[in-house]
Amino acid sequence: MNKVKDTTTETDILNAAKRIFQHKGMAGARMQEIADEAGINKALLHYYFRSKQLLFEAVFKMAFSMLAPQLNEVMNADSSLFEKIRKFSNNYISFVLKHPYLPNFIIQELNRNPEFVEKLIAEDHFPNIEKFKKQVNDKVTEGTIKPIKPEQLFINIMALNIFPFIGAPLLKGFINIENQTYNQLMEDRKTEVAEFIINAIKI
Amino acid sequence: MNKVKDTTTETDILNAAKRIFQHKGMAGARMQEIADEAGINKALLHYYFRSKQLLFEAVFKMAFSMLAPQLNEVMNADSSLFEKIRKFSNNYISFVLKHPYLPNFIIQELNRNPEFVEKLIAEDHFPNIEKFKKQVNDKVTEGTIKPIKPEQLFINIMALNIFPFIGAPLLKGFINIENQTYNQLMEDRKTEVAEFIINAIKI
DNA sequence: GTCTATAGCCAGATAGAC
DNA sequence: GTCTATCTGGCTATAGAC
Repeated sequence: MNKVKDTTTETDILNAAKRIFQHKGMAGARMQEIADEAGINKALLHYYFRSKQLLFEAVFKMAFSMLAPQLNEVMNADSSLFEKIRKFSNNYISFVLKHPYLPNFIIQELNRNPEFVEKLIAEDHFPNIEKFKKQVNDKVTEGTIKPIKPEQLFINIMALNIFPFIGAPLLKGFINIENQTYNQLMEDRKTEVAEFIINAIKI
Repeated sequence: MNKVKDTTTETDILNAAKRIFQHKGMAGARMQEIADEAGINKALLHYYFRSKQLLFEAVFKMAFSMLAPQLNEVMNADSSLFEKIRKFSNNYISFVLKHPYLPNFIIQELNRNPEFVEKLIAEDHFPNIEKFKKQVNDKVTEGTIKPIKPEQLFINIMALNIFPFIGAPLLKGFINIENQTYNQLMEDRKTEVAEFIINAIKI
């Protein structure tokens, strides 16, 4: 019972900042807007986080730490290669349907500040895909799947799962459909993406 | 011989603005930086384009018009479905290897200003994928490829070709490789992406 | 911890000379 | 068309009262 209030304002700020930063990016976001969203004033933002830069970094780390462990868990599980692909696609798409702006935010800010990647790699739970790579190489050697570099397969899995959300506005334009129909396509992808990948590599 | 000089300054500005906007985005770019890059001063930027917003829109349209026609040509060609997939992947990746920041720029700004999509659709050479959709549906009906919605196949093609460039910083971190090695992977994808897709759908 | 008020800077835009 | 100088507004950050 010793932390009923405590850091509730800090949490409010972080959540508000997350919403604003995800929509506008670091450069486009305004401290005033974040303050309004959090129901406080600008001065308090600086009281808690000192500067826009530091607030941004806190938000970015929080966002990244929501996504990275999932990847890590699935990739390092003991399950078979096909199960991993199925599980990752299903988990990831389900998660992103609830947080549609997260992937774009992360990718975007990593493109603007490539040095962030170094910092992330140094962190504890940064995803490691060695186990996955070994599994793919083993199956190729066995002749159980078609020859493919593990790196390429990994890129393909990420691309098929992540891009439909990042590229949503463009894709909706090309396909010429509304939000609801598009969401249904994403819903379907929870299972279809994995089957597409598995069809591509199975003998 | 009647336009030796003419609009050369305008072109210089557009090219400079393209470089800066692509790296920093609309919100992060500075008119001063664009002026420096173009070798002129701020006032001249406003003389030619009136405002940052108008300059940005000019750059955006230019960027989009470099990519869209390619998509259109390939998708509406008379070639077979598999040929289309091969040709698009090869063309697109070759092109983007020369302009690595273009896709990210477009996707990013469309996410920030979704209303841009409406404007683009109204333009002359906005890509149309009806022919592609019909081709896919026909082949599914014939039983020549596995059942798949044309929209899903289209999304997959786009994802596998575009995402590796947009997500490059993140992917490099995950895979733990340097730029040169990554570029080699992209080089290989010129042919491998299409084969991956074709393997996924062929009977 | 939370607020109001304001300092101080920087960026977009314009005026006006050449 | 191109420049220098300047206006004006908006934004981050801080001072200081409560």
